[in-house]
Amino acid sequence: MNDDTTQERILQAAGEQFASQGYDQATIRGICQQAGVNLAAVNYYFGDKERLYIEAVKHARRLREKQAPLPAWTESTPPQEKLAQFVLTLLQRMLCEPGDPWQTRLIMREIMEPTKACEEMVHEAFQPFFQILNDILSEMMPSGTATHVIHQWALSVIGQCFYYRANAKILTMLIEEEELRSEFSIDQLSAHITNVILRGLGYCPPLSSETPVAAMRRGR
Amino acid sequence: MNDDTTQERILQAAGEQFASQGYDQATIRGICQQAGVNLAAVNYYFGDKERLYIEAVKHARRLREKQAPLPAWTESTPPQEKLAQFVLTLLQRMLCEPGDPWQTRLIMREIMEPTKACEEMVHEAFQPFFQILNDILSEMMPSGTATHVIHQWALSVIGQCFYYRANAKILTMLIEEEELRSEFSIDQLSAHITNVILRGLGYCPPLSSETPVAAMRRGR
DNA sequence: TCGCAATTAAAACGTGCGTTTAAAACGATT
DNA sequence: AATCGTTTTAAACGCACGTTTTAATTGCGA
Repeated sequence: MNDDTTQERILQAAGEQFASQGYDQATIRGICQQAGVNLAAVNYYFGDKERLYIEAVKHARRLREKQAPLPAWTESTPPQEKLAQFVLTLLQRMLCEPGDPWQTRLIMREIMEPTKACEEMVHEAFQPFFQILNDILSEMMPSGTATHVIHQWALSVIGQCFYYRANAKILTMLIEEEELRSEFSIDQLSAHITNVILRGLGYCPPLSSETPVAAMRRGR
Repeated sequence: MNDDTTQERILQAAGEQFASQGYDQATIRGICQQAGVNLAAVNYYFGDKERLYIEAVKHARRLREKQAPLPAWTESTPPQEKLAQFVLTLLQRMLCEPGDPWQTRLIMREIMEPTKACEEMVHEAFQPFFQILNDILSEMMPSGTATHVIHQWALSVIGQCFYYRANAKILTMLIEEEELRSEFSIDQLSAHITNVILRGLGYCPPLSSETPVAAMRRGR
């Protein structure tokens, strides 16, 4: 609640350092220096480096969730619109625009190399989020569709979004900078990904990825 | 060429250790012990830890590429079939079946957190692979389709495959073990992903993800 | 068999880190 | 003002690691 306690300043500094340097390269000395607190404060408040890391991850996830919440839907919101907004929110959380995406960097590390901090993250955030997506998709598919098919489509949605975050650095080597800047904004990617899924499910907006979903979004 | 020199044994051990422990946690002592060579051999052959790491990454990529090559296509091979086989090969490389996937683990680390070892990997492997996929897709789309649209569809293919590797640990927390075992084999995932793209592009196999592409693959 | 270069071996060095300790400063309560 | 629990401070410890050094061993051509 209080925002300038010693604990909070350590958590903030630790998050940034762990995100940019990784668990091993980030040092307690560096974190404490950035936080402007004494070296022993970490031991005093968190016990050791590992427990500090776990708390920093939780802290990052809470922050991130507040910054890009899902919109509220009514019962009459059509599933296509929900899907489009879901994809947009997911991309916003992952690409963390605007500002420094240190929270997401930390979370990405945890996804690829899960530690003890992972379990809380999955149960508090990923599970419910995944469930919402499954519900949207099952509305759009024939009733009686097998669970694993719905799951596979859901993972197709998440996978496409995830890729742009995880491979951000590689992307700049595969695609020219100018093209990335003009054609790969969050809105454009969101429109394309939604489009792939909609067309795959038999809803058929035109092949060109931009206009239809962007228009749908404007209408919310 | 020779397979049991000191250098080769160090490279092998280094690959496994870097993959399973990460760059920092892997120790030169541990690598040399596993390789059965003296501690100073790393300095003698590779100079320092960083250069050893770079060589280990290159070594891993070369190994992996030989283990799952793309099939040879003739001019009459239909693009749908090429796409299906491309997806299958990509999944095989990423999920590294059968055997211990240490090569892929190493490469994944490098993708998410590129170091100096990355550039070689992108130019020698990712660029050409990405180009092949773009060629296949442009065959399947209206001529004159904008480059960035083709790129986006290509990334949709790669993104879906990538996800299953990068989030393997998380997946086991989102989906029950039994379902994963029976419905998420490489063949089944490959069929689903190919299906999403084919349907998205206007080729329309039925929604159920299994049969059509599996059948197509049997016919090669 | 000698000599020379390439390789392997054992031991030590220096450093940076996580952690601990013990004392000092602070703040509320009486 | 005195006391006592809480928080902050400065300094040190101990250890594991990357790297270096120096010596021993090997392999081979003359």
